[in-house]
Amino acid sequence: MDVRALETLRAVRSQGGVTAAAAVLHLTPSAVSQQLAVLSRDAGVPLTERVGRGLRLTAAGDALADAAVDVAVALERARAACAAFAGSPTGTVRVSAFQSAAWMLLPGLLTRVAARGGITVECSDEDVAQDAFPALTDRHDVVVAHRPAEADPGWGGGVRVVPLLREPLDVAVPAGSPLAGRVALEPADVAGADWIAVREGFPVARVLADVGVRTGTAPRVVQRINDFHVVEALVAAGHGISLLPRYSSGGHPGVRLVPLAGVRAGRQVDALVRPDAAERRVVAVVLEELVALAGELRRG
Amino acid sequence: MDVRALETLRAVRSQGGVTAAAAVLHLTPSAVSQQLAVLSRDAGVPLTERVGRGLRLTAAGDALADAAVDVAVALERARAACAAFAGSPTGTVRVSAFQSAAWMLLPGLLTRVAARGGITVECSDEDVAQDAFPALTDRHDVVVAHRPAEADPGWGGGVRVVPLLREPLDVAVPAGSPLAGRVALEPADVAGADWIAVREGFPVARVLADVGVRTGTAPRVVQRINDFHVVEALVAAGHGISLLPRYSSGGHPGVRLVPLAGVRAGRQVDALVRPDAAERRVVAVVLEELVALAGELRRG
DNA sequence: ACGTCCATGCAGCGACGCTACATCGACAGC
DNA sequence: GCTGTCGATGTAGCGTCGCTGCATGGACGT
Repeated sequence: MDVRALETLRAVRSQGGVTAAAAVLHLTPSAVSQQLAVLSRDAGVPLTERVGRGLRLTAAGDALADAAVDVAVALERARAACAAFAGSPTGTVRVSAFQSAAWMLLPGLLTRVAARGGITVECSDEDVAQDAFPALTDRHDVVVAHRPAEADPGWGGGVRVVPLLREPLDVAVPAGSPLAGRVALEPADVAGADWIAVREGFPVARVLADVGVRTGTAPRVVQRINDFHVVEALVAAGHGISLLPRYSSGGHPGVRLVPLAGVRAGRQVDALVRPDAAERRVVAVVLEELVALAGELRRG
Repeated sequence: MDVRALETLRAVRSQGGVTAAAAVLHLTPSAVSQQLAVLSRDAGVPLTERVGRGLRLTAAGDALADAAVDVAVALERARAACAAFAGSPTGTVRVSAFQSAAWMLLPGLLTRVAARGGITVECSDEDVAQDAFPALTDRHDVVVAHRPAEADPGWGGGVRVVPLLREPLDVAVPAGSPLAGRVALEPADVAGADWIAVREGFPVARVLADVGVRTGTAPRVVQRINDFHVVEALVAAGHGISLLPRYSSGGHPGVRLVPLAGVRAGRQVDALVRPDAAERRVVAVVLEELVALAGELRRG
């Protein structure tokens, strides 16, 4: 029973297919398929079953994939066991963040980590639909993800979750607008407005819908834009108003952020790590710095 | 970091050398040496150091070997995870026992296990010095071992211990001897006798020495024989008396077993299993039967 | 019905790990 | 002292295992 094959099985589950798993493992689909065949042969039970043109894990496959995580964790602990004798943690950590978190956190993270020395952080920005965040942990050691702060089931898929900060969502209005001078806005104030929202399925989309429920009228979404800097430019130009996170936006001079009263609107920013990656000392160090940095932002 | 290399490291520790480890792993010493070299290269620290013409593990190597056990356990759990879907436990279990336990337990164990069906038990009898019992778990799944019941440090070396039974040690005397009629013997009764003991370093050797301490005179050992059936023959022929376990000896018509009063003399019979082997369902089943059988013997 | 996508079989090649043998150092015996 | 033995470690050569590349077959959408 090969550990590489177990890792492959785990990847097939989290990526949802042979081809996708092959991509994150830097292999061809054929190799993945062969590994699965060998694995299920010496497991004695079929681990996958065809469904449509793809496949999914059987109950046995699912159980084995769960066990595979424990194997990976044990192996990583083994590495850590002698890394402890090798001196201070060193290596490279791959960090991914969605755009606004990248803007807010990555510069500070890089300077903080650089101060410790010996650790390389490879950053990248990936913004995906909410369901897809856990699967990113196959490509990155730390994935900064976000979700609605209220009434959210959280992250599935066996990832370790480290909360970073809860960020209120404010209403972004043009600086010249009559709403710009208010200290707070009620849902009724913005009931009939034109909205600029994020694309469907993306984390904060549901928050705007929830606000709509309070006023009784569904918000009229005129644009769907994911990049908050673009949204700010649109708001400043009077093309609509938007819900924007308080800490990671608001740089545009033509935009004012006004708190929304009467509704708890916020997004939760979390760091997601695979359990085995979490065992790596370097990863733990980077996570530590990330948490500390988020704490500073919340207070400052 | 290869799991086979980790397993090899563990074997080198428990066997105390490259050559011995190679033997239990069915490899050449060269292969073992190469695996260690690769392992310590990508661990970044030396895992072994030469001492005399052999070697021993460094602190890092020891830590890594500990971690290797957890890896093996996790892997075995993975196997068990899908074996649960494959139906009732099947396979072969290698059981080793020292001679008297083999005589006492193995026949019953084989019939009990055969009654369940599907499980093959490969028996062998190995009687070694007390220190050497844990290392036997590298060659066998279940090792039935014994040690003095009182004042014994127990088994080292990271094996899982399952107690089977505590067996009193009685004094074996010739049937014609004046001592044969007694219901119990005091240490003073046998102070000046000629003794037939086991070889030095073997588990029950220390018990006889302890009895000597009570009488103030060291027992005079005239023969050292490990096989209890041979001992009985010698006792029956009048060549000396001996301390023999109550349940697993006494078949010889010319020998009487008389309890020893005033001293707690006994041996503890344990089953030793490697933590990873203990995860195998078949092994667990065989152990279960072994424990049940030992319980019957104690009561019956 | 056709094109596309996805998983899977098969041939061929490369790489890795093993065996066999030689070497070197350490201990015991004469 | 030297010699013989044992134990660990390098080196050459070979076998095997797993990967790539390509072809096949089934499933969905147009």
